[in-house]
Amino acid sequence: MIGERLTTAFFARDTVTVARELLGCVLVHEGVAARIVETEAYTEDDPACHAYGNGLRRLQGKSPTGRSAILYGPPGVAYVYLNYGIHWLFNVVTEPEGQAGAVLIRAVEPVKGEAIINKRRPQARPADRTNGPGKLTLALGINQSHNGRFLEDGGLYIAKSTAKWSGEVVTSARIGISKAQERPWRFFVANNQFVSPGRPS
DNA sequence: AGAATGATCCTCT
DNA sequence: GAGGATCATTCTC
Repeated sequence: MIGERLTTAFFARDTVTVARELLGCVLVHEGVAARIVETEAYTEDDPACHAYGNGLRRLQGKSPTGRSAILYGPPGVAYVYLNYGIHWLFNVVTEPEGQAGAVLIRAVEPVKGEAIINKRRPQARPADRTNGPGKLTLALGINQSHNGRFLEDGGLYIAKSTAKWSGEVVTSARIGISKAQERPWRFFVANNQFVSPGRPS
């Protein structure tokens, strides 16, 4: 089930390509493993991306600042940030170092450690435990302490799946953003109950 | 220094 | 379907 761990080289590529290829891979942390079924791509020239402002700064010869500076660093590190003051959202930094980009993990399907997930989200129905970006971080125990950590050699990582897996990949606009809504950079597995219920506006 | 903003989720109606 | 929770970052004065 849990196969070879993805290395930094996997993430040091085009963000949209990484977002698509992450579907079907397995996110692992502390005895819990879950198959990725929904992702979104964010790039430096994308107004919806946190690094967009830093992209403008860089054109003036200044170095990136703030929380999104990490998006310019080496690929394959976790970018975890607090959203709406409530939820931790988990991303993976992409593109070669010096170029910004990230893939948001929006939904996963538990394959191992479901008892732990059940303990962390006791009141939620099984299908509602990991079908959203804020829910999966809670279910897997991902938080601010993972921000900036390398997935290649850390306790939190993504692995290839050894199980036969054939899902139809569907594309749509991204969820919950107000800018660049025309970019079809959300990828998810068709007819999977763990995909988030959100729909592009 | 103060205000606005958001890659969401849960609890009602 | 609507609204509140809650806070780091970013924008505006």
